[in-house]
Amino acid sequence: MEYDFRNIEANWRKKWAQDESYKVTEDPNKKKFYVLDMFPYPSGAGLHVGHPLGYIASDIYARYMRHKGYNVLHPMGYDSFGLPAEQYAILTGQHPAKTTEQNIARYREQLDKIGFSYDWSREVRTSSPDYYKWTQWIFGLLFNAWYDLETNKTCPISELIAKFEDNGSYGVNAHMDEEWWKTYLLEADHIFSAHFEGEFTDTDWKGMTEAQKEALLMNYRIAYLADSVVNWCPALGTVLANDEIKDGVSERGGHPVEQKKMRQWSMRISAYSERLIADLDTIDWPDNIKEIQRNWIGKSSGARIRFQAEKEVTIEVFTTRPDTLYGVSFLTLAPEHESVEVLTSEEQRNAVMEYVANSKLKTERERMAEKKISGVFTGSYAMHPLTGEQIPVWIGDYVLAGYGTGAVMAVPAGDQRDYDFAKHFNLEIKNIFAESDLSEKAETSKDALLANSDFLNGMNYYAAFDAVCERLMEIGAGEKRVNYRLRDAVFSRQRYWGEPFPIYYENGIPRLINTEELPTELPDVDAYLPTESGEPPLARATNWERNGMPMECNTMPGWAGSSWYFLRYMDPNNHSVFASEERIKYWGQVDLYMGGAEHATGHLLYSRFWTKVLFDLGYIPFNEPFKKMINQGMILGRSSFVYRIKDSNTFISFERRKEFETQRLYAAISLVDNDKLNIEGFKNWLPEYANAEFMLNENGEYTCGWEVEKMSKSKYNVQTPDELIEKFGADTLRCYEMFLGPVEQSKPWDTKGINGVHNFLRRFHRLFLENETFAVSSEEATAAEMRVVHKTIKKITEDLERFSWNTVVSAFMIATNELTDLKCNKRQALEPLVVMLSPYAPHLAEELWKDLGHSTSVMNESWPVAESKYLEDDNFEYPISFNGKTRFFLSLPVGMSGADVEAQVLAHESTAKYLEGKTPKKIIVVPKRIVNVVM
RNA sequence: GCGCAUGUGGCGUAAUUGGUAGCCGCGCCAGACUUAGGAUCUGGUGCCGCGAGGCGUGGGGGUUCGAGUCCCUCCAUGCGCACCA
Repeated sequence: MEYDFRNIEANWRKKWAQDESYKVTEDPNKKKFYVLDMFPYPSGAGLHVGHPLGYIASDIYARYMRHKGYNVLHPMGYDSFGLPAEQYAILTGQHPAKTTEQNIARYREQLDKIGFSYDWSREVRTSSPDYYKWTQWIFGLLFNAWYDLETNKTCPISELIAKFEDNGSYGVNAHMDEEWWKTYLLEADHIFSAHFEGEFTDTDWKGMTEAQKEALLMNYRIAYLADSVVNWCPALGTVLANDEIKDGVSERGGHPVEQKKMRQWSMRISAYSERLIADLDTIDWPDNIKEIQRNWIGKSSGARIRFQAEKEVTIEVFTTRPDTLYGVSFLTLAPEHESVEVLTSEEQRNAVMEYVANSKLKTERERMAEKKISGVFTGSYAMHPLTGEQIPVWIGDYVLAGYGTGAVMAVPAGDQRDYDFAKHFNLEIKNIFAESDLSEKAETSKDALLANSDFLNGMNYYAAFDAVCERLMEIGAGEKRVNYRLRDAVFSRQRYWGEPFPIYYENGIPRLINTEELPTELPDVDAYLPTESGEPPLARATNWERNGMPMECNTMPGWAGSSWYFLRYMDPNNHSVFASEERIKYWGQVDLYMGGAEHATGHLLYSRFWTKVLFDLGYIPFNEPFKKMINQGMILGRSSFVYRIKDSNTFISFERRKEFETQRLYAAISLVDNDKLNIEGFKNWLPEYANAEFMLNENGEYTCGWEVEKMSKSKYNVQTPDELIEKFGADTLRCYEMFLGPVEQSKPWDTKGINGVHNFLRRFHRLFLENETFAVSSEEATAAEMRVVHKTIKKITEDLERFSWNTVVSAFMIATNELTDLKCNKRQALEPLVVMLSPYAPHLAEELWKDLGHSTSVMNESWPVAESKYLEDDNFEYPISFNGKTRFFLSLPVGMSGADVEAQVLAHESTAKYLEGKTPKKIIVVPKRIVNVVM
């Protein structure tokens, strides 16, 4: 009976489902292992062959760990809130829940066919009210929390209120905007004096109204509502977080993004910057992801320095090079800087106003694209804190309002941008370096020695840094300071298909809905668009209120639900807590997380952030979610092209395309085999090609051109797993995807090689056959056969331990080839191979295991152990090299001493020939490796 | 511009610590079987050379008895950040 994969796979799929073979339960007597895939957004297009690459790899590892005796948690679910379903709803009026439901059904069908060992009883969907109830609950935790810089921990807001009651803001060291009172006035009747600088007493606090207290607390909450400058995307009708923007346009759809001041919910992730960087050292993630996160968080150490300007204005700057302080020749403010208005002199007023207005008009992207140097003098001066010199204050849009203090001290000698600015406006360039030529460019080396810098003369950056900071501290003009690029994350989206906030407004004060009343379910609306007045879609709901008080109309962003889903899998049906304490304790961190690198600055950062919050508040016993992560590469498509002669319906073969002026058009890859076009199929493909004519190559064929690019519907290059499973089976697909190369690597999809892998499974199957029927021998396997088996056990085990999925397939092939050559059909030799094959080809392995007479599933068998007695060999075939070049081989006993090996080599007849009459200078003998004769 | 990663046959790749470069598969060539095959089986296949042999892991240099692997430098490709002071 030939390898009948269709029947085999269908039968086992059914049996696994019936028996709930992959259900796992917590078992304190067994060691746990948690293998997780990044759950997918269920799009309408379904899965293509690229999606399952990581799923297959993690499934193999999960099955392997199960064979090793671990209790393996390997769940799957859906990140089911999202834009496409909403956009489809806008077009068709169909409720996104329905579209989502259909897409999930399709995904499930496709996933099931591949033979994954998911415990589907633990499925989660972020859009299900049972799930988002707990997303809302976590939002509540964040709302009711603040960040204590004393203990470096997230703490309940009640503790902060107690501190205020007790001693006002004195002794409170919280992460917040340090100058919150400047931008966030406490409503109408200001209770503090004009000189208020952020500190208040318990009497002040007690004297505040409810609204004032709440407004003040907003500056401390981790989830907070504030007027902030956000990235507004008019085309999508919503705000976007920084990580949702690539190259100045929206990641989804590529629409322009503008800066807009809006009252929005935000997450105080910036409080966690240092921990998010430091804890990277405690997790086993790919270096490039860690590096991306480090860059994104953007830590830089420097100093804050204050310059006293005219009109009682103090300009504070942030610099990473305080050592160059003596080289300051001007200050530059961002156009949005708060002091621009007051510092502008009468003579300069028009010029400044024009410049500031112009900057405002430009989008971020335009500012970026514009390489032109621009700026304007304010007409004011500030005093150098050490020299007392008067320094001109300029405005320039190369200074960003959102970073540091929005003001810089310009040192043309030590910074290229300042240098360019100075050259352009003919400002002074003070040379503060002993040996640097500043005629062409600035000196940016930290090793350059300082000059013309008073007490810093002769020092380099490292020495001068501390010296100057110390001096600034003494005179109160500045101090050391660490700055981060990471901004707080906007958490509001003006969309329908997302989690509603558990928030209503009582006289404008945001109030949290009690846990007992959750979930706050999405209301029905008549359309999924913003209202006429520009309010989010939820504003359309007729009874979107609580006891007559209005509900929050924004919804949460896509990353809310995915920031904690790995915890819900542990206890998905719990109605009283997000996951029980015992279960969280049992399953702990994700041991292996598999997914794409594209989430480096989004999901992977946000889930780390939420994990730290939950850890600080005592809900989970670990502060990093994913212990080890592997990023699978992208599988690219290989698009095919036909060449239509301009203004005709005639297509010319690839080889001859240059004879005419042609237009390159996509041809569906299903119509192309080995770059040859199926002409009849092509004519029937699209109506416009029905009457197409063809100019063929010399072999009478039509050759297509090709290119490797991302798989996409519009490129007609999408390869779905379904058709390959139909043709070759899921086991072949699984093995083939692994065989393609290292999982981390991106590679073009190439269907050609799949035959070879399919063949391997057939040949493996054939080992168990005699005259087309199942037949294995009970005889003892020979030494040679056992050697093959144990060599393979060793190789495969080692490869899986180091996550080298591709080389395992190779090792299976070698074993199959060798056992075929040996005509081995011994049970003793074949059984361990079936066990080892089962993670890769679970259906075939189950079938063979059953045929071998077992009544239990192969997946519970323990992993075979390589026994060294089968691997040892008496002799080693030494490569004998002369000056590093291998010349011949010599088989010598393994235990032979180096001196004896040397003697044997010298005595060998071929040695004289390769010595060419010379005397060996030295002979290197590496036991069981190599002999090298040095001449 | 800064940071990170990757460069090995016609192609995908292999070579845990420096120790026989090219395993396994695709493709290609030859043969067998077959009415036929995009089936199956057998053999061959880095490049140059009839051969002996020489040359070969992006280029150049170095360390070493020995380098795909370590160091320096340059180049190419991909990814991330990008006026971040």
